[in-house]
Amino acid sequence: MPEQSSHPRSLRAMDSVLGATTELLSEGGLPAATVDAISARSGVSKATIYKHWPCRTAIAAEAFGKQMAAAIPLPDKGDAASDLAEQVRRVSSFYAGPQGTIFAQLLAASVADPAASPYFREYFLDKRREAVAELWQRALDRGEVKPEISAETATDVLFGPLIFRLMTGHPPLTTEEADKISSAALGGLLAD
Amino acid sequence: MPEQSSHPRSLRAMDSVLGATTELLSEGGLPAATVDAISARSGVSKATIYKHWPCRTAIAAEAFGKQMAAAIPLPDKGDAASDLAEQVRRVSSFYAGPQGTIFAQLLAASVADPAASPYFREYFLDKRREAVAELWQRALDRGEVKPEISAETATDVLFGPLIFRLMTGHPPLTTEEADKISSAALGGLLAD
Amino acid sequence: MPEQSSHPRSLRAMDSVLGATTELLSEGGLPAATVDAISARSGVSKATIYKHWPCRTAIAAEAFGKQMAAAIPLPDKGDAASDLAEQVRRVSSFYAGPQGTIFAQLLAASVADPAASPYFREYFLDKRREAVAELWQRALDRGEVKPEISAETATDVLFGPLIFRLMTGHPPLTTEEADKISSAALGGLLAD
Amino acid sequence: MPEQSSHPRSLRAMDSVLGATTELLSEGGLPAATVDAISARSGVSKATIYKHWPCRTAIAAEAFGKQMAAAIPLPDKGDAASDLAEQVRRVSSFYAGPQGTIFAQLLAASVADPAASPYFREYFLDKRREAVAELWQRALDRGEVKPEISAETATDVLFGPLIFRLMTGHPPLTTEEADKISSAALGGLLAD
DNA sequence: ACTTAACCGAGACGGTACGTCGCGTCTTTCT
DNA sequence: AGAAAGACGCGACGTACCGTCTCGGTTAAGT
Repeated sequence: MPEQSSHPRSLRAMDSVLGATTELLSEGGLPAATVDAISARSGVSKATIYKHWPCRTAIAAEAFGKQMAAAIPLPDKGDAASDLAEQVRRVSSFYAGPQGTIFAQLLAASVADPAASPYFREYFLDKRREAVAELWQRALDRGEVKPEISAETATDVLFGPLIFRLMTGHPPLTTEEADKISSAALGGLLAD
Repeated sequence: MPEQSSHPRSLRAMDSVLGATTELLSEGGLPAATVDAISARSGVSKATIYKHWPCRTAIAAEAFGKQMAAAIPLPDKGDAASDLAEQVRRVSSFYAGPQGTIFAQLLAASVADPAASPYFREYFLDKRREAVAELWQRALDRGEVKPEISAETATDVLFGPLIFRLMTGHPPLTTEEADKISSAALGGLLAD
Repeated sequence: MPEQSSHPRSLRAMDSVLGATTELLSEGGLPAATVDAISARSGVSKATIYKHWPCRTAIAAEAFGKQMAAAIPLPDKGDAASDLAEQVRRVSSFYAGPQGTIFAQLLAASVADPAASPYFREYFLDKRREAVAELWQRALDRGEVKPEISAETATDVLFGPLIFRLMTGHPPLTTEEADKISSAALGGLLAD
Repeated sequence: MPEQSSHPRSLRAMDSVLGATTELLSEGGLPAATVDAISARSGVSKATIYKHWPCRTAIAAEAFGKQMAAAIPLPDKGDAASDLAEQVRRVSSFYAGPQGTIFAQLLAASVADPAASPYFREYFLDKRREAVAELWQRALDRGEVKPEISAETATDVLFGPLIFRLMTGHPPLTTEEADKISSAALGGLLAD
């Protein structure tokens, strides 16, 4: 019994890849997560890696996305409007922190490399849009937000400004700035 | 004196570089604008190119930025609030059009390649922030917008959502979507 | 009892491997006879294949060697000297034909891959050396060839020139050339 | 003046490649002369290497061929027949020595990789055929060899047997064996 | 007939080398 | 002098095939 072999071999290999990628990302950001480096550190061969992901960005998206999902649980307790605010606050503090840079690099890379887009969407965007859609519906039902605005639009308005600041990096996105931006954005969504 | 040499030789060479880059960008987006291709098409050697720009993204930013500046003149006629709205409308229709993709690629590249950030800022961000700041101040003076929001924040809130949609590409940023997003964002900025 | 199982399963599998290899060799030469291709076409798994042969060259040597043995029966009728000449003629026409290329590839591969040498020897060289040795001895007994030359040496002198031409490919080994070479080589062996 | 720059840069790089290849060949034969290893040892990048040679076999052929040419000067002194014999003797002792293995590997590789054939011919075959052709003509003029045999055929008959023994490796090609083979082959060429 | 152990097909895996691409630097040659 | 031309080092890419392995299902024997 050389290793705990509850998983079939391939699953262990893929876990190893994601673990190595997470390490490399935290050490040197996306540029450090080359396929060669991931292969060397994980002990998984490049050929095997390419059987499971189309490009390195996809690997990084999956590895980092799982981290982020764990770091930002969806708020589920309070009333709709404050859940929304709380969610924005959590995400913005994530962006403003050290992980924000990696997120920006990933988003950038998924633009440059369209093969990675589905991965980026799967691990960063879709769940968040769904979650916001649910909160938005609840808020709508209670008349707390403007009914002419769709959940899609609301998501863009809430997170877009933060991401814009993050990507351009100037002025830097601090926690305080993130708060100001979030409140302003929220202001356009709440019912009068 | 075979050519009008009001500019020294190098200036004409740099124009040639920017022209070639513009062509390449329109033909194949940022991936087509490799330094080798730019050099070959412009007839300017790579060494000379690298004397003026730190990396290829910087060239593309300058070439494309000048185009964009020409394509989106700053509105200066109406009252402040509608100038603001008009500006957002112009930018969003630029983003939603075929040039939007190239803009997204450029923004992405300037994240991946920090040496290009100053160029991207210079040709895309700073002027826009300045213009918005001026419009914002005028609107403030007339009490048309919320005074607790800074011009910086306003800029983020107005353009961030569009850029977010553009970068993630899902759902696609159409002209109609851009309008909905813009109105929602503007809604949070106007005075009650 | 769906198939005649006089052979155990593995023997039928090995026949299937050799058949598939023969097909692949004739379709694309040695480069086409990859282990994966052989496995796929024969329906025999790679693991099973590697239980019976040390490397792919060995498989190809066996498959092609059996073909060649069938294509070139040993002459056994005439007098010794003309049997020798006839044997050389048969071999050289085989070399000069389409199969010659594959033979050359196999010889080349068995140099590059020493594990295959015994197979190549078994299926191509040993029997031929034995046959020539017998013919040589008969010729010797009748005083038709130079007695100071061993059968080994005679074999080298008779077949070496053809193989040399075949391997280097320049000038190409045509049937006419093969005849000239064979006669010249034979000339050095016959008794004065 | 950092290095002796009598050559342009590329020539120095190519010399460096050939030198590194020669070392690697002598250390581990052709299998050791991978392009990566050549690149690492020579300090010349793979991209540059591939601008000058189509494949690794071509590099090895050139590197080893120059060595061999230096190791086997063409005899030019005695009468034609003994020059021929002397040439065969020199080549056969080269084949029988440690370098013979590498020669065999190279010939094998140039069969497997047709892109290398021209290089192999240029560095090993053409010059030798030319030299033998000259010796053969001289011998012909003096009536020392059979006039119905062409120089091409003579070359095949003289060197083919040695190469055949070398490639098959069984029985091994020793110096004594080489002598026996050479004499037998020569016997068929000399005039009665 | 029913188990049970050997065996096999299928194919994923680690490994090695491949040949290619684009960047940014550097040298050579020409104007 | 300064620029065009383009070769070069570098580092990463994605691919191919090798020979080994793990897994699950079938076969052919032993009970």
